Amino acid sequence: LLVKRGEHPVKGKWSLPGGALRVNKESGEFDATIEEAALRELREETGVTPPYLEQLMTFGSADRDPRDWTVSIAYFALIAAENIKLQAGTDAAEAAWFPIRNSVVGVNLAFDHKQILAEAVRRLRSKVEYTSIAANLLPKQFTLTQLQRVFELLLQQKIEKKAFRLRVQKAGIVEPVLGAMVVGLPTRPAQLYRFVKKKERDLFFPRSLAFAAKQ
Amino acid sequence: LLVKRGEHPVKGKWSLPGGALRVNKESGEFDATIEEAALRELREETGVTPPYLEQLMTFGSADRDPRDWTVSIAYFALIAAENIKLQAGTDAAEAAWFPIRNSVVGVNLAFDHKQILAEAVRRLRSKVEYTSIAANLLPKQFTLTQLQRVFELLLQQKIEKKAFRLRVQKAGIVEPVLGAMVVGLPTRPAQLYRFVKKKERDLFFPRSLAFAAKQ
DNA sequence: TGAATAGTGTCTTTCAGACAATATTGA
DNA sequence: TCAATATTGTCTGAAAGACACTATTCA
Repeated sequence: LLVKRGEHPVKGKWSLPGGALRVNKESGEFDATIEEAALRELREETGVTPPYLEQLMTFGSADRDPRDWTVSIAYFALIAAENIKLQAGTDAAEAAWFPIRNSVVGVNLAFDHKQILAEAVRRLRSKVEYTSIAANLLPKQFTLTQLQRVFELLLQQKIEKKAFRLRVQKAGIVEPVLGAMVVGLPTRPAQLYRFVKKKERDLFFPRSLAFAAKQ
Repeated sequence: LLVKRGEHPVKGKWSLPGGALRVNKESGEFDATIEEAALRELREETGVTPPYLEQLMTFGSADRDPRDWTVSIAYFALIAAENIKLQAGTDAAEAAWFPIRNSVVGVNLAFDHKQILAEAVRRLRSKVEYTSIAANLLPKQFTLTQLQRVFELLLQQKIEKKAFRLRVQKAGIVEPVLGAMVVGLPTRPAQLYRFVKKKERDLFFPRSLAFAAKQ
């Protein structure tokens, strides 16, 4: 989700949504934390309020902005495809969604935002495997095939169906929604599942060294 | 590795080493990047130059410092026990090493540094398992038993010897140093190993979903 | 019935867990 | 020889890989 910059430098270029911290109590919008500031900027510029937000990394150097030494605290957010509608009436006229292919977006980005995006993609790819982060990219209820498609998209490889299903179910991160099936298609109806809320750490990793110890 | 604060607020309390970015070209010490600044502060306050430095997380809010809205970009460094001597002649008179037990150090820390430390320990524990980060806590050459001790310390659990050795060797992250053995002890001599430099990502995880695909 | 997708059975291979056996050294 | 630690052997069980099979729906 990119916004078109209305100001120099790099006016007219697409960039990641963002802006300055509001640390002044007198101003109308005051940020209590950096995370609040990230949510506020995203909302102001795109109208989007994401269900998932995670601090990514901080970028700071003398030369990433031609004007001055700058520090950017990057966050990354996830949202299900069904909820990506940009709201009118905000700055959203200048915001648009772009597909990512090979960690890269099809337009040139301002400043070092290409690297920031690449880092976000890397983080997402790595976390999908050992957390239930994929939950934020799917509707509340989904089929195991849909879940597998998300994994395959993010991991960029085919996964064997039986192994995937066994593992996801054994990990206990999903549960079937009783009686909820996908119908109306000329195929066998698919069972709908939902994610089970759990502590992040006991997901997946059935046989990695750290979790091999006796319970 | 903590330093004793010489200034108010919280004067006399121990805190993580750190300081302000130097973004002014005119001043003597100029930081080109935040990482350089982190190394400079560590060197100035403790005399230590670590072989490993990784950005941890950025902490920023209105209330973490009583004086003002502050942002701290936290890094964590690792260094082998054999190299932990603090150099005299620096500010190191006010620096000292403290043991960590259960993610916590035995003294009260300034500001929110206790949380920062806890986050660093969490990061280290999580990375030890799927990267060769432990290399930075051992001498250049080490025995597999020494390596296992590091893993057990960090993961806080016993690991079965045979499984550990098989896995470490199969992952290809270590190689024996030909002819190098630990001698002089009244035990069978132990083979010395060194770490193999590799891309981070193809370590460990022999059978996790992401890496299960055909090569 | 056929096409399409959902879901299962089952055999093989790999690796962790457990535990024991063997190997090598200095005192 | 004994104590101590290094290293390997081997059996078992669990999970992944591969692949084929069955199940259910609509047209």
